[in-house]
Amino acid sequence: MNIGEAATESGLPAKTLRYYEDIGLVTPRRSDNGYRHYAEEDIHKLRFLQRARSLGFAIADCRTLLSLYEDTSRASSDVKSIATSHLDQVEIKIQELESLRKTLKHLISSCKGDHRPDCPILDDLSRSAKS
Amino acid sequence: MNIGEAATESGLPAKTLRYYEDIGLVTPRRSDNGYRHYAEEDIHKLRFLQRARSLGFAIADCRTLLSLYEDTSRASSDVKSIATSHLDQVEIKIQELESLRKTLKHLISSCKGDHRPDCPILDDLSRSAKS
DNA sequence: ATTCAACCTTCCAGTGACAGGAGGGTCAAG
DNA sequence: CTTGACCCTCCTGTCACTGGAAGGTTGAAT
Repeated sequence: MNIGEAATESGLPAKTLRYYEDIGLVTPRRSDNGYRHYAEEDIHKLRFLQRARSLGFAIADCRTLLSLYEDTSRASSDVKSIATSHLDQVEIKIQELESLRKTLKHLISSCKGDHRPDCPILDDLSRSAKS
Repeated sequence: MNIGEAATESGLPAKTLRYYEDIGLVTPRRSDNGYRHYAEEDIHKLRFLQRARSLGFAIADCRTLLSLYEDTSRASSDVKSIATSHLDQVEIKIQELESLRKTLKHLISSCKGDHRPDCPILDDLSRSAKS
């Protein structure tokens, strides 16, 4: 299977497949003409990566997850700890963004948004950093 | 005021101040010895930027906000629309992350996390992308 | 006078995870 | 034999910095 079909099958852009080869994640064989040849196992890995990436795992995590996946004697606790750590990061990010949302909402609701120059948003940006 | 003190005053690293000069955000005068000399107005701008960046505004937005701030005949609606658009992005990101959190929590809770290899997390990564 | 630390300077490389594009080779159909 | 759809490598750009090398300046202590 050439890169184009592999891209379609995995749901990843061809550029990304080349990148994954560059960093040693999925290294397909080459045909005589130099084209990448993706075997079923490669497609499987690519789908695994597509799913893991869509869950927000970093490439480094994906690499570990993939090797754990291929290691049939792994401990599920190893996988769980990576996922838990990732979940922690996601929850921290959610907290930060919700705090941000609150501040932005407050600022926006206090701004009339008309043609006049008075703007509590700019006032905040200008003043609050001083204190 | 040299770059070090300006960094302390603004709450930004000196490296960032040099970067902001590179991209034309805040361009201090130079002393005879070639050192950057930050005037009070520059410090004010840097604080403005520090605050805007901490609210998650992109540099491009910060540039616009800064010019609006300096334009005393601006319309507050211009500022409000930037902030509203940013809030929209923040809320979209929160939605995405919450959906992610739900999926991760579900996967994690279904994984025993022991020494055995059975792992619903890996099963999901391996299978769900196929469908 | 010298030395030393603490500043400051410029410039180059790296981050993460790709995306865009130039310039060129390969293949199958008409 | 040409056309168009593929494929290849290599280089640059993204975003907002961060780290580091190599070297100049300053002010104070020795």
